Amino acid sequence: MLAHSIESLLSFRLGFRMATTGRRRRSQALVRKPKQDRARHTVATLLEAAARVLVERGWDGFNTNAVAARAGVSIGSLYEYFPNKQALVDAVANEHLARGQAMLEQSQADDRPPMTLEQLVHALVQGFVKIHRDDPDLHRALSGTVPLSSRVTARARQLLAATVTRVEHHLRGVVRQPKLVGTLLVETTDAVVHRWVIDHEGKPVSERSLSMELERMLAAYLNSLVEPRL
Amino acid sequence: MLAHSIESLLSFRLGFRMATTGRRRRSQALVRKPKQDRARHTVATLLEAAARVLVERGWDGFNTNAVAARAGVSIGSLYEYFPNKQALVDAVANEHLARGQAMLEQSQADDRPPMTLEQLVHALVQGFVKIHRDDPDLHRALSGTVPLSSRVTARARQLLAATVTRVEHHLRGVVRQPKLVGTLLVETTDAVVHRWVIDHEGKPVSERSLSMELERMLAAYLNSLVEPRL
Amino acid sequence: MLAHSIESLLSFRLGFRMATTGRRRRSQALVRKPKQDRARHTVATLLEAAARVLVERGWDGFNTNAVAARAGVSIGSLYEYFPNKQALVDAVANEHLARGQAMLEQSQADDRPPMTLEQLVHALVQGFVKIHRDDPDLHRALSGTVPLSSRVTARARQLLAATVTRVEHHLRGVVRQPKLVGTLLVETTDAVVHRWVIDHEGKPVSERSLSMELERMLAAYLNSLVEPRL
Amino acid sequence: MLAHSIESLLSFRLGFRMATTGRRRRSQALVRKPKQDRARHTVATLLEAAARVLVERGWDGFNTNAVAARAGVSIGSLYEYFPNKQALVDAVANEHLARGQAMLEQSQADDRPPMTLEQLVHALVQGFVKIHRDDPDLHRALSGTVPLSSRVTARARQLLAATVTRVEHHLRGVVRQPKLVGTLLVETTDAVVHRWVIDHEGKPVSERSLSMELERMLAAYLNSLVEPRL
DNA sequence: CATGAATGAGAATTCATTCAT
DNA sequence: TATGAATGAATTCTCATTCAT
Repeated sequence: MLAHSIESLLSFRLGFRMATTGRRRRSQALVRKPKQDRARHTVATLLEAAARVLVERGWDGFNTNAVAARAGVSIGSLYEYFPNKQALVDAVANEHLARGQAMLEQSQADDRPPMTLEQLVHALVQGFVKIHRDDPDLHRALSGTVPLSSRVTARARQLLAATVTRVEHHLRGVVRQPKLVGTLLVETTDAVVHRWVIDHEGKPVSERSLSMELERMLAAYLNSLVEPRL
Repeated sequence: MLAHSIESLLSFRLGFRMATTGRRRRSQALVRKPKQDRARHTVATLLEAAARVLVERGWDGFNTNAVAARAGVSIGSLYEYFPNKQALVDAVANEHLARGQAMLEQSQADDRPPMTLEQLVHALVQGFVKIHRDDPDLHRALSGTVPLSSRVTARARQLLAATVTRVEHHLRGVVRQPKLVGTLLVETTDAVVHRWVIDHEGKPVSERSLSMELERMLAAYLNSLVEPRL
Repeated sequence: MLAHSIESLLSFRLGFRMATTGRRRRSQALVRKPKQDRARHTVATLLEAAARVLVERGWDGFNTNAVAARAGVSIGSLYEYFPNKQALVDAVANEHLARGQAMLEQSQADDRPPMTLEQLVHALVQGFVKIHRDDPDLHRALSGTVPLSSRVTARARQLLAATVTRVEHHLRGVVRQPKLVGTLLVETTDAVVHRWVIDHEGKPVSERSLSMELERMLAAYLNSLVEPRL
Repeated sequence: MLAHSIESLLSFRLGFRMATTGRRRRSQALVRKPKQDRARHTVATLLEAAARVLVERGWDGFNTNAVAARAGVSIGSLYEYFPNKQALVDAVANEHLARGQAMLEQSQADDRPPMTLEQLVHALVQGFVKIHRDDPDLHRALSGTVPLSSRVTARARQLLAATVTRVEHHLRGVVRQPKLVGTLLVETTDAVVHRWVIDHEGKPVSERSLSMELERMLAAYLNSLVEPRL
């Protein structure tokens, strides 16, 4: 209930208050694009440091000075590449999303159009499990109290939507309302997997048996749609 | 994925970084408990103001001065009844949870032991829908970027667990692994309903059709467990 | 009796309730160390301002905003170099102690091992007088109601102890219990000189005659120990 | 050196910044004089509570609300009897001083005019030891960081002065400068005893041997004055 | 006389951001 | 490009004191 709203396809939070930039803002779009190798390296170092600070000290402990210090870079340099704090977290989130997206595209490429429903469900669930297992600490931190900009949440939503489209494609001609069914499938998978991989705390059931049972549930559902009770 | 961890039975976030206590000094034991009517009124006003500030300005804009001002009460009075900012949000969350709990207990009382699986699923889904519709703005705010204390998240988890137990009870003797199945049912329901009621943003499917489809999915799943394919 | 406990060698207070740290948050490690000249200047200015505020407005009027304002520096800069208010006073006290220590070491260097008891006593008393005359207003303020950290009081105690050791060294072979006698000598000197130089208020006797009489007393005591009444 | 200025006859601090009343003041002299027994009891309870709070939580933790709570009296009642916080501490200090004064007067009454110098010194030292042993925790607290009003410090000074006068009386005709000598005797005794009884922390010598040695020192001094070296 | 709710000025501290070097 | 010193608005929280009941 009082859950963080999430869209955990990439379970990025979607439905709430968008991040306000914080104290002062002035958002000069991009501050400077790294052209030299040194600069590119600085940016990478900052992103890595930001991710680690987020994981270790949470959003509360995430401040630009801490990130710069952790990166071994001056605070001035940080602002050379990121116009403000929000841009920094957003960049971290974007990188994480990009990796998720890459995985999705990869597994999409693996799909052979003629799939059984069981295969479809299996691919869906395992795909989400894989995504959630990529740096789960960062995933947890980002899906925690961090306020993300609408750009980022939109992107997360987009990833989910793309997956729905893909599943929908497979279901067309198989079930009556492919969009509705695809949406339910994807949302359920994302949400349940997210809870198990990211928020296992106090969960009485192992992830392994849960994900198998989840596949069973989804398959049973799909089968019930194609083989109406005789 | 990058979702807020949630336990959305009451979808309170559960599995992430707990709120750090923040600034606290050698604080005055327990803070005054209201004895006079005037005091009780002050407390109620503060809680209401806190909830509204949270909804309107989000966690970022939630500061004790704003709450006191909104309540038309001096900042000193706020601290007379809440030892610190955290205690204030926690109290707001607790009230919200208490209402959720009351609803659950109510619907539990309505259960007639001999239920069909469809009836069970219907009760479950509608129960969660009802809970999520109680002050959804506040629900959304609380499940957003607000850091809640472990006391509160534990309570939310407990509500979910109680529901699992109840469902498990109905399933005993009907399915093979009632605990596993009950957990999956409850988690799925909470997560999916939460997303639809709280984070509808950009959802292509109406809540009505989604919740009906959700019931269909859960029922199909349960039926597949009791009537193995012939 | 109802005296501030002091160790007035350097009459730093020693034996009472240590300063409680106060409000501290999850504070930034060690706070920046000045590398540039500008920064070193800022620190010096702050220390000077802190000392003056302490002298003029006492501990009650000593607040970080006042110090920053007095120094003509922003409050942020103050916290750039001192993690909290306590660290600031401690630094002021430390500087004062360091000057006292330097004086002690200086006068120690002047000692010619073969000293008469009168010379020893004279050196002791005049050394303490000298120390107490270095910025007596600051000395008075610091030994007043200011709560000092244990680090500082320990250092003050250490200065006294070092002096005791030195005196003890001169007395070895001369009196029966050099440690006891040295301790009494040093404590008496520190305490009496402190009162006269720092708290002269309402004293009916001039400092000059008092310190001479003090020397006479200590010398008479020592002589009584080496020339037991025949 | 950086000692709390004290006058430890009663070692009340004397030479520093007088207490400022704190935030608001308005000092209506006496607020109300307790006429009924109930009222007298309330006052006594408050004083006792104040002393205990001071001892247990120090000046930092000493606030009027805490005292009232500790006394089981409403904050309003506290202000019925004490116009402000300062008046409360002052009253506590005064009570403590009054007990010290009573002891002094008592021991004064015991004096038999014809006393040897050793007897005089013994009476002096033991008198101060006795006084310092009366509620030493409170004594320590009061002589710590507590800012006392000038009324109180003047009274403490007065007690010392009275003792000086008394000693002076005994010395008249015996030594050349009875006032100077008496002052040195009394100040030394008060200061040294205070340090040993109140601030023993880290003292390498026992109080017993110290006070005996102190007596020896003072006696040697006096003897040197009356029996110039033959 | 007593109660205790309410007040609000004041103080400590943080941290995003700027800008002179 | 990089550095890091400086800034100050903003926020949390305390506690002496008042006053309506």
